[in-house]
Amino acid sequence: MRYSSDQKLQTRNRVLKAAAAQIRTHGPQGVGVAALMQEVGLTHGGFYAHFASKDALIAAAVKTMFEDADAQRHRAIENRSGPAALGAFIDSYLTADHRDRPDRGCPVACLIGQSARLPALARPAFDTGVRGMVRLMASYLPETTPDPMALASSLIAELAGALALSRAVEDEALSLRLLEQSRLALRARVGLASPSPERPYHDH
Amino acid sequence: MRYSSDQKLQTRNRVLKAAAAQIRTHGPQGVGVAALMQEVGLTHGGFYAHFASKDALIAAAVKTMFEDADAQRHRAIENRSGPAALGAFIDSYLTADHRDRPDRGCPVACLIGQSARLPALARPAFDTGVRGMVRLMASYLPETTPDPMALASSLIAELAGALALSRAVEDEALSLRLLEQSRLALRARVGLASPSPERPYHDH
DNA sequence: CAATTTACATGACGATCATCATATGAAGCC
DNA sequence: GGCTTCATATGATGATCGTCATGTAAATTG
Repeated sequence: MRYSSDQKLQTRNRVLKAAAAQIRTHGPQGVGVAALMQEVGLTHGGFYAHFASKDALIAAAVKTMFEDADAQRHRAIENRSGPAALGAFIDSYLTADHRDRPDRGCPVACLIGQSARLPALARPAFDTGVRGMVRLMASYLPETTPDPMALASSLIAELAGALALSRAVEDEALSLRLLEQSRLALRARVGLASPSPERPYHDH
Repeated sequence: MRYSSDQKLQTRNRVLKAAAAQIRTHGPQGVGVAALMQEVGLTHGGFYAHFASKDALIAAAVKTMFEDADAQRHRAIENRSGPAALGAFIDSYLTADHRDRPDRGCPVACLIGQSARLPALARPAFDTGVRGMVRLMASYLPETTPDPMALASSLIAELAGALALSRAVEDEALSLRLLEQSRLALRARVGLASPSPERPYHDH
């Protein structure tokens, strides 16, 4: 059949969106072309009209993940500035809600530990995304910070590490403790003494 | 043929050792029974004489990983005590050497981000391992620390997060920066102001 | 209205995988 | 010295996977 002019692009975007979700929950190896297409309501045959290979899909999906994450970060920060913005971001990041919804969560926390599994095509997109996140956090650090990029990358290691670790452990109490204690530690590290109540990472 | 009395146990241990290495480099999904047995010099057939299933193997392998890691941690700490012990551990952990040899490295850093991929059988072993690592680090914190377990779990999130992240990025300069800046930040967080030179994680 | 285009479907390929049934063959036991 | 035992080998099973060749049908174009 013939379709509306931008039908193909829309389908491609739906596949991309579904892939970005599935990769974050099941890992790059965990997504199958057939299952992915079925989720979009299609069959596996048309896939290669949109992507050259599964690896190319993953590379494109990683890129869209980081674009979405960037938008989410700005929504969490709202119109705050300085350390207050950082605090809002930290509080929204280290929550049980974010932990339980990796499919729309931070790609850094999801793809950490997929080092060897990420296809070579997707690596540059990941690097770019990490760099962008470091820059964003550095820009909100107190102006007195001697080396903002240095502190920012250390903060991101703990942020993503704590979230990924809270997902990996089975015991709910241990998981919550990991989240909460890194949240408090991170707030203190950026100069925010008193904790504020948790806010969900996603607001939709 | 008939074999020496403990032949089967020795073979089982060799399979376990090889599995522990392969799981850390390629993830639980990345190891195949046939390839694993071939590495030990056997064929795939005998596998089920040693393990009930691949999942059972992974569970057992995770357990041995943490046992090895515990021994390595004590070797890195040597006979130091207090924050000096922590500093030695941090310095040995966040090195390019440790980054490049996940097969004999910290299981927490390797299995972070495998949350959904780890078979249910292996989850308890992982939790136990994480708890053990938290306890160990807490025991070396300065006595003035108000909540040693809280700080320890925050430190481990950054330790494992920084190492995993340094493995996931492609750019060597970015990777080294992530390691070094978390190393300095962690040393400062446990009260060690001046950095000491890196020491390799493995000493064999 | 007929021809062409094209997004997607059907179906098949070879490869890889976990698992298991069965064979092998040598060492210990009688 | 033949019989039994048992650690490992051979080979097959069905399932799943990425990839691609080919078919189909409808909307645009003339």
